[in-house]
Amino acid sequence: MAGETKTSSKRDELVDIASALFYEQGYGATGIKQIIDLAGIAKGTFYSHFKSKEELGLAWLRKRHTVWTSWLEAGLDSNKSARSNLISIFDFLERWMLECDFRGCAFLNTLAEVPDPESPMRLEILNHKRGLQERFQELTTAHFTGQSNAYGKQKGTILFLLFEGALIESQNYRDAAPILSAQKEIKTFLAT
Amino acid sequence: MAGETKTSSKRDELVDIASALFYEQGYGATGIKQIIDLAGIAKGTFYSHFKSKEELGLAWLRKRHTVWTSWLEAGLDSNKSARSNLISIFDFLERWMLECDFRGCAFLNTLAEVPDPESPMRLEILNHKRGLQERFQELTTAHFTGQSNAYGKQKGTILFLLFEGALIESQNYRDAAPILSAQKEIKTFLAT
Amino acid sequence: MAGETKTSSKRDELVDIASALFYEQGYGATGIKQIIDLAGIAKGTFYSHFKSKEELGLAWLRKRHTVWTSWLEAGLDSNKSARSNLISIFDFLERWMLECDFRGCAFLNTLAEVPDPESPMRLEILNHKRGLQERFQELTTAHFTGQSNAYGKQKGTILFLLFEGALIESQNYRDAAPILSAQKEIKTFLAT
Amino acid sequence: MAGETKTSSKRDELVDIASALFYEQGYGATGIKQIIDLAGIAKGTFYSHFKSKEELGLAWLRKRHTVWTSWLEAGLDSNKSARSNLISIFDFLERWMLECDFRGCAFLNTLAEVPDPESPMRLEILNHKRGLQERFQELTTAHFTGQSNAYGKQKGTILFLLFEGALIESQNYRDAAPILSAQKEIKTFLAT
DNA sequence: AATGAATGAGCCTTCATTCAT
DNA sequence: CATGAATGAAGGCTCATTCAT
Repeated sequence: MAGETKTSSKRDELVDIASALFYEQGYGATGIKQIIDLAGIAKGTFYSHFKSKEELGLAWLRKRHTVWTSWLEAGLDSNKSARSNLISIFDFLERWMLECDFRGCAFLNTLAEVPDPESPMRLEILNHKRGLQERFQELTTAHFTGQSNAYGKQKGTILFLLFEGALIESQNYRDAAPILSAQKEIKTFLAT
Repeated sequence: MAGETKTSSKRDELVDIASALFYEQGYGATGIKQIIDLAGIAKGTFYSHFKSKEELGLAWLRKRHTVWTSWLEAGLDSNKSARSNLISIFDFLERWMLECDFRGCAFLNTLAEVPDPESPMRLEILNHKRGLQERFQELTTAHFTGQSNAYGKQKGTILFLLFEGALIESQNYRDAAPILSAQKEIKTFLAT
Repeated sequence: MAGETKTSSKRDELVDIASALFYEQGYGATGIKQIIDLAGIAKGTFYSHFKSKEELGLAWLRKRHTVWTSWLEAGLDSNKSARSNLISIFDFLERWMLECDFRGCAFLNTLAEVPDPESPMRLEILNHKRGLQERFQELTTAHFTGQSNAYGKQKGTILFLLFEGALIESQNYRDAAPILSAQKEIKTFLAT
Repeated sequence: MAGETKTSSKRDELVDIASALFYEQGYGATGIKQIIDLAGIAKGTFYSHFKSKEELGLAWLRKRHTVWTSWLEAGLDSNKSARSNLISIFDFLERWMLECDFRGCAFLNTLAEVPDPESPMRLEILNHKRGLQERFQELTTAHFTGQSNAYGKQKGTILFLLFEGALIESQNYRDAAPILSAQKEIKTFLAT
């Protein structure tokens, strides 16, 4: 039918299957064979949907960005204060880390696996984290209304870095403690 | 004869060669063949020194822990204030990231590549980061002398997480900005 | 085109090549490389046909079972007496051992190489020998018509064990003498 | 000291260690490394005792021959009748197979692994089995006193082959049934 | 005697990708 | 659009043996 924009659901299915494997085992440690076996398709079929493993990796990261961001936003409430929302982000982080069994951030994990900073996957990671940092800055800027824009952005960066640190260390320690420490700190940091 | 210190046994040489490759390309992406070709030895020779690739990986992380920690300590001065030393740590971080061309932390990169949290390499990572966190806590406890021990430890954790966040995001952005932002923050955070 | 029966797929060809090597050199002593070199294919191609060496080993034993059993049956004649057929089996054994240059029984040889009794290859060996034992029992039961079923089966087992003993000792001695001794014995054993 | 014939006990120890491994895993499947690790010696030390793996294999088979034969003889009683002793051999066989967990005959297993019939190990196997066959013949000749020498030898060969068949099939089936069937048969075979 | 580093061919298996059908 | 055979380099690792110390 004309205007059929919806790509083949097989492609989507492949992204979903790969997503789970890439996340759990790592991008490099996951082979194409494992993916196609789980999908029940042939090698050639896979390569008719993706011209390379990297393209699948990109599709994974892009979808992940969308999904993860919507998870994050679902935990926020525009009717509440910026402070409250900033604190909620760490609630979300805690919930998520428990759910994902402390496998951490797909983007940060992939950052470690892809040394070439110019590679498309690295750009996707960059884009994702930039978006997150900006989201923090929006909220801190809204919180520190009396201050300059630069001030708000600096605070947003700090909360972003604290978030990133808590994220990776909870993965390392397999414990929510770093998240809780960070959250506790920002409660006083964002003085009422 | 004279001056022949013969410091580095073949084993040490292998660890050094592997260290560079593991760090630059990643642990998983580096094959034994590449290492032995660079070392100019046979496969079997390698396996007479290490019983597995993992053992080499462990030797790498252990040496890295020692070396990196001494780098860090070299930037500190016990005659100076805890505040000054805490700030210096971010100077060190900046210098190091520039030197290493923003390849980031070997331990954090390897954390991403090794999903099994019980594996020996993960324990090595855990040990390394725990040591770093405790070092931060020593300094913050010394700084916040008037406060409770728990207070000092909480602050140490926060600086540690900020450090980790700045570390990984400077790797991601290939830019020292996150480090400088974090450092700037702690200067006011550790009010004089 | 015409007459191009294309009976043997590549998989079958691989089984045939491997069969000769496994039989002549032993299963363990035969490497995949030798097989693919003879077949003129790449390593990966082999593993698209068989998921492991063991699977090839199983295909070998299964085909061998079919082929060998039909060899055996070709030497029998249902129009003749059971006694005559039982004697003929040892004629067949003699002919076969001469032809195969006294390399013996593929199943017995593989039994020695596979210590794990639960392994698929061991089960294949078990199945083959059980079939042979039952065949002996069919014939002895037919021969000893006046006797009980248990009697016939016992005699079948004895002839089977004699067959096995003659088989392996002719391999050991590289001489048909054990076969001839066994055959001579059963001629009187199966009194006319 | 003069006349010091006793070879180094280390050599004997190596033979003992290797014996267990060769028997349980097979000659080919057992590596030198496994042996020296268990013995706690270095590669070079091993090769100062044996110039090759094959020489160790020979030492194993030779010792095995001596030990096994004395086991067999221990079950016999020269004061008893030949018939009784022949029956006892199958008692011994049953006991032994149960003890060795049905790993079968070291010689027959090795026969399967060594294709070259001229090799020293094959000659050792040949020698062992020839000795066993002759022992059977001694006993049958003694039993069938009224018959010709050739008659007794033929019967001995038959019992030997039955023994061999029972031996290998009890290994295959992991069951003493073939041994018991054979024994039952010879009881009537050697009419009182 | 004893050591263990060194060899290099070999082990089985998987890799991402291509292409004729 | 789907198939799966084909590639060949690479994966980690073991083999029996030698030899300088």
